[in-house]
Amino acid sequence: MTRRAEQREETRQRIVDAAAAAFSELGFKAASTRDIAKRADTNQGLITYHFRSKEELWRAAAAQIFESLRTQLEEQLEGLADADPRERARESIRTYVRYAAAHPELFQMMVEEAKQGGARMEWIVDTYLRPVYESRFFPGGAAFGEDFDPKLLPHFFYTLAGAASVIFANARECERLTGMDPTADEAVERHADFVARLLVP
Amino acid sequence: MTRRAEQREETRQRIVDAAAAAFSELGFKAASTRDIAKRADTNQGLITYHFRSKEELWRAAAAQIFESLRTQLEEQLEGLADADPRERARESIRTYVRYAAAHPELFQMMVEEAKQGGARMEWIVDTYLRPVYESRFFPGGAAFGEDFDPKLLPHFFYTLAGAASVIFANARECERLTGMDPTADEAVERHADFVARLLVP
DNA sequence: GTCTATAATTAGATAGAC
DNA sequence: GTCTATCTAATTATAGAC
Repeated sequence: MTRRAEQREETRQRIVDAAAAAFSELGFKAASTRDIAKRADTNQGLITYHFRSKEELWRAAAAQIFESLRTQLEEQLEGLADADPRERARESIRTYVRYAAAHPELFQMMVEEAKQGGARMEWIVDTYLRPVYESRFFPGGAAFGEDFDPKLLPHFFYTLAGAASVIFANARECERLTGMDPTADEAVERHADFVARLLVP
Repeated sequence: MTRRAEQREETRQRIVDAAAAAFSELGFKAASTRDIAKRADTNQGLITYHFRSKEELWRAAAAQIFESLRTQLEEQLEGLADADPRERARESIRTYVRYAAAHPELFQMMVEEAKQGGARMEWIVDTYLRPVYESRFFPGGAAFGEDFDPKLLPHFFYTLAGAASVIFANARECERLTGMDPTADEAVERHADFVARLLVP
């Protein structure tokens, strides 16, 4: 790769990182390309050069966020050769909680787009969420055994998502409300264990 | 109350309702006073007349949303003369889930403000959230008995909030992802029972 | 009280210099 | 590739007619 091409990718990546932070924190409309450029330490013109529109920049940012989840889930599968399916489900949940703690942007962006509905939400669901929901990454029924009512699958999915994520997505609120910083290492582990034992008793 | 004063309150209320919907759906910045006026079937000038600024309108909207939670919780307490504390905790959770289904705005607004931090989030926490967190409305330790580790209280609180709310806050996403509409009556009851049994086994 | 008109800012997208 | 300048549209807040 030439020096110029390197520089290109480096700058592009800085912009995507800034955009992911801004979009998940403020939402699509409230986040401005000027602010994103500032966070990325460049100017607004460069954004339109690398991405043609705010919409396309958003897709690049969302893609980066959701790809990091996919990577995480794939790594997790390799490490899980455990015998007991219930203990495997618990460990799977713990890993997901740790991920939610390290990347609250995913949940924040999902809530942001889900409450508004529309094309961006549908794109995320069809492109990234459904593959996760329908794959063995999601420890759905496995945690409950064979007599698990399939009607409960959506409830289990969203209960897990909410239980794992909200305390980290709302970390500053949690700290002010309870005096406890949920992003501290011990707190993350405590939450991971709490949720895992709750969902797979 | 004079006719004019009635009209005043009626209009004011229409604006607050529209604002609550817009702010929880779009967030403070992305929601525009023009759009809110349109939803309330009036004009932007009237908003500045009844409320001095967008900020003050937001506070009125947030107050309405959180007051409805307080009302709900107080009504709930009266109906709960149950003997078994664990069954009382379960019923308390079921009621909260039904509330979250009927009023997803509360959770949506809380996530919106929590992720940004700042004065609005702190105002909500200090004014509305802390009283709930520290009162007997929140079935914290009661559900677990006397040997419940107080360190787990924040984890229980946010696990409950997330488990109860996310499926409804993200209802449109849920419907597209799973094919199931979580706002249907049977789905709400199923979720209420699922979460109640999970958190208080 | 209600509404229209407008001033001052800020937004996304574009054009062109370097 | 990067950056500055600018166009058009939309924003909040204000002033004033009725």
